Amino acid sequence: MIKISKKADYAVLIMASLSTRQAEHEARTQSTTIHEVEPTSAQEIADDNRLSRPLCANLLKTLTRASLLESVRGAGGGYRLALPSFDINLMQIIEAIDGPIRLVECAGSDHDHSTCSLSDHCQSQSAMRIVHERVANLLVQIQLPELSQQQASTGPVSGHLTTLHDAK
Amino acid sequence: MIKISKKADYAVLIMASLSTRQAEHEARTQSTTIHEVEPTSAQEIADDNRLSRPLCANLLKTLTRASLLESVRGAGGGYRLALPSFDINLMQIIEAIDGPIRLVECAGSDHDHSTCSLSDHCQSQSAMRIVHERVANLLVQIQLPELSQQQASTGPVSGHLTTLHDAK
DNA sequence: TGAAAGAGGACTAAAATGGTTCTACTTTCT
DNA sequence: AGAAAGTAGAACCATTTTAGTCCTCTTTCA
Repeated sequence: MIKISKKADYAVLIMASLSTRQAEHEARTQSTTIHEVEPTSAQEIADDNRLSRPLCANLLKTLTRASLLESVRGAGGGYRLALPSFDINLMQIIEAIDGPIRLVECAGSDHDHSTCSLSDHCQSQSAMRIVHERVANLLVQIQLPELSQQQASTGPVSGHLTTLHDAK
Repeated sequence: MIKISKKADYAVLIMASLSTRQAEHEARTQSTTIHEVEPTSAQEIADDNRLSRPLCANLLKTLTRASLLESVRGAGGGYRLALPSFDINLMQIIEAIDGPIRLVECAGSDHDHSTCSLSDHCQSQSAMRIVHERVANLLVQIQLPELSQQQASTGPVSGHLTTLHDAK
């Protein structure tokens, strides 16, 4: 099965909702300095996305450790984006939650060949690596604004990549 | 984690090795009629790909049920490709083994909205569906010859594929 | 008829996933 | 200073998936 984990999916929701808040802040204050955005508490974010507080808090912590969010501790604290939303892409979010993506065992660039029983025999390895790179490339190209509500004002998501929609 | 299952990975190996055999047959006999290719037994295929026989047999059965392979029963029997290798793509192989790919819960076209607790609230849904389609599109474009040894003689992997054989 | 080979399931151990809980530790407000 | 609000971090557990095996039956060829 090729799929994105639920946690990563939730994380995308969270990031998207924070992106929206940031955009609102910008519209209100005419300022693009992200560090001035008032932080949103874990509870609020959980409510926004219909997630349980503990689960949401866990994801927020992970995203913070990955430097995608920054946190403000103490009363009145919370989270905000650590980067402009255009500098955050789907790949980063997924990797923050689930670790580096590896479409197949052998595709990792830091792969130790001795652990692969097929080693030199594995013909598909190079081909699969290309597949891996193409998927990775695709994920990097999808930035946060595309994933949030803002997409409505930013234009259609499906850009020039997908020329043919015959997939399935 | 976004990844392809080991079984699907093995299946690709198997399909690739059978594709190679078919290509060899064509070179030998100057015939492109795939149904004339002598079948390869599960044991042989397992050896070719360094897989255990039972596991390999299981995958072969699944691939046959998905109409990607055809089988010849009885003594001297085995498997061969059911289609020209250009008509088989990565998507088909993965779906044969793991079932329809669903990057996220909500992305399925046959999705019942009532089961989704987020329902109308889920903002990322449409965006995620686009992601899903892009990945699917990418997988469909990768055909069997690209995944087998033949790529060496057929040219670079990232070549002309978009123009020929619009899968399905 | 018997050996070779596929068909079809049932079954199991191990790992990943999804999620909770508990105990710190920090900051702010009063 | 002390309570409240909030993040940090890790341990923990149930369920599902994955990966792989095994057994029995049917078909075909010699």
